[in-house]
Amino acid sequence: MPQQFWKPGTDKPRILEDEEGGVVFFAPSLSSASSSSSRFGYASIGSQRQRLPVYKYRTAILYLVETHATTIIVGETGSGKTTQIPQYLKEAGWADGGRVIACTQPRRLAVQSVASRVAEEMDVKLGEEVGYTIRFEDVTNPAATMIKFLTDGVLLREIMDDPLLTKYRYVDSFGSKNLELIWKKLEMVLFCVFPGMVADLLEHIQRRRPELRLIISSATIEAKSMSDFFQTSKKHRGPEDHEFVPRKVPAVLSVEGRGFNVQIHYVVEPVSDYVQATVSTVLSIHDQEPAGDILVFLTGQDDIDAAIQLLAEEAHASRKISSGLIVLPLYSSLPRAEQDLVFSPTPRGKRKVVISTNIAETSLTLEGVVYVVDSGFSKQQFYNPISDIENLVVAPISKASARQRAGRAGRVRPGKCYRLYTEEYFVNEMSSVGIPEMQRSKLVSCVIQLKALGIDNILGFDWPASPPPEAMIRALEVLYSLGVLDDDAKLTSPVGFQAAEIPLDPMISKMILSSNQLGCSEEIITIAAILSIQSIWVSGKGVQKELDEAKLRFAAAEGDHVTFLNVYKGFLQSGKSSQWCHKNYMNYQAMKKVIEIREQLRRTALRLGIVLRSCEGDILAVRKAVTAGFFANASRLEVSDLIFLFPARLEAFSHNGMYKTVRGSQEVYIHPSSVLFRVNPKWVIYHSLVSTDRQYMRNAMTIDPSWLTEAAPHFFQNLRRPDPIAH
DNA sequence: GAGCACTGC
Repeated sequence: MPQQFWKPGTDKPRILEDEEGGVVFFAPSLSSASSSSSRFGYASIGSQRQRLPVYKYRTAILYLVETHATTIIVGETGSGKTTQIPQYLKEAGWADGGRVIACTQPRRLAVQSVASRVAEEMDVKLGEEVGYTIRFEDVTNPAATMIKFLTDGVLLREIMDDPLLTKYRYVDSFGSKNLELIWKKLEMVLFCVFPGMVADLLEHIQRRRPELRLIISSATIEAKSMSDFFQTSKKHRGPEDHEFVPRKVPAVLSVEGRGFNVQIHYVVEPVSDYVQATVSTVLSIHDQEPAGDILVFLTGQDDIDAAIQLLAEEAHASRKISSGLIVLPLYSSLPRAEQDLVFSPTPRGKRKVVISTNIAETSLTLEGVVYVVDSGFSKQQFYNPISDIENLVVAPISKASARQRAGRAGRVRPGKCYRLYTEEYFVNEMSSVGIPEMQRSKLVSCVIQLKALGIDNILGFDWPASPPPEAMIRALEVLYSLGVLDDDAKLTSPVGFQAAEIPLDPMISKMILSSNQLGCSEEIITIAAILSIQSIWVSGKGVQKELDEAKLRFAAAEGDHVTFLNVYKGFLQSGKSSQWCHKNYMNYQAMKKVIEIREQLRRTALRLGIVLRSCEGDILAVRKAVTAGFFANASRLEVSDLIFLFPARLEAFSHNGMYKTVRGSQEVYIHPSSVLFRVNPKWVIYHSLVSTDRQYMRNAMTIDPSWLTEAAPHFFQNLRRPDPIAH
């Protein structure tokens, strides 16, 4: 029914004048438009740098940083701020005498590429004056590095080791100011769990070290609320400090980006089926618009596959339209080789259509996109602290997100964005920034880290977005039951401090710590590494039967955890072979990651004084260690009363696979991907619950119920009393 | 017999 959808080109396109000034698609002069160095083939790096939009603000930025504790720089991508500002600061002397300019980026890849770009511009060897630190990789020289790029997570770990970041502290010969600078991407500050914490923590650090300068790089819309946050948190600090201390009120500076105009088109009527609407829109762009690739935002693999199939059908029906379309899916679980296809240049006379999840919104950039089709939805995680279940659901995106998607059309030349929702909806109904991740997530890891940072009054902590109290209580309860927190909600020694050192979920940390006494630490860190990645198997669609058979070759009667040990052993015996993985329907990339994480855990374990020891096949020890971390996730098979009426038929008819959790008496089932599916042992513990039509336990292991009270006597003793959370 | 938005230590 193409008519029921708005057709691009049939209505006069408009450029949105946004009330919040959110869309700042700036049309620059040609000379500043190109980022390709070939365009400036004869220009020196210096003159290239001067052509970047941020260059005109150089003096202003340096002035503001000099005079303000916090500077917020607002600007679209492409202004050059990421690579240039650290250099300006360095040129102005902020890195003199051993001081360090630290610059965080949300992703590992961004850290690496920005660092090498800056090293190149400064004509220095990466790892000397300019370096970077990401998980598994430290390319810095403490004696020489002046500009250091790092991920939020690494900075968080550094703050944990050194709450006032004193290791960056510079005491110059005059004994005056110690300066350094942390550069933080604000969009991550507001939307992510850990980065949100990082911003708060930096604010805390600033209170005690007013000389520390903070520059926050922000997308337009969040700047004001962030500025308010820094301002109000500092209001209660008493009398103003004396004159050479920087001003507390943050400075805000806008820098235009280098994107092109993007015309925004809205549908006239709301669409009922965005997959169908996507397909109609793509076909009509292809039919009516000049060359240029199309980027479509849908929610997940299912949508994407459905759209591709529908597109193939409709394109087939009208042969004229279909010629020249190259349709490609893009999502993170897609095998690497298929992902790379989206980056290959579009052949002349063809048009590439990339149908993507949110991965293309921020994580990776496609060149050549001129048209964006925005469904208005994405998958978002929600956490229910009452049931303790994390759920991935399709939800409407925010205005901030819609702008980010639209901006993807204006990277190479003026583009168009087709929004599959009405303008009225965008203006009046779409929320401006969405629910902060802090309010949609489990808080156990977050709480243990705050505790480790010495912030004990968590309920009174000055969050930019307070998490729900139920989630907070649930997190404190879990940590208490693990023995990580004591009666005063302080980290216990040594268990609490050790668990905080391990960069994984506290239940996994506890499992690792317990393996020390049980003599199976080698096996347990293998299990921990595998549990902390998505899946070691290849995606099952189309090869389900083969995948199941492959799994059977490794399956252990004790369940998935022990099965993982068999898989890992096989992988090592194959010489970590990619062919072996292929043959066994395992994801080679995932296995390589397991090896990496395992190595890191080994090092962490050694640092914590854990003796690395194999139990040499004593699987009982392994199961007890797993239980020591995951006792709270125990569940018991519900056996029907029929068992007493028809004892002879016990095996076949006594149950329907339903379990009840010990913790909250919730109905749960073993996930079909588990090796224990249909086996249904009487007692299991699981790693996590996923919720679809039913509650499924993912990664289950058989236990003896007596281990539960052995592992956590207090926890199970308390359960006999009415549980306030269970209702 | 089901289904996995996306980061990060």
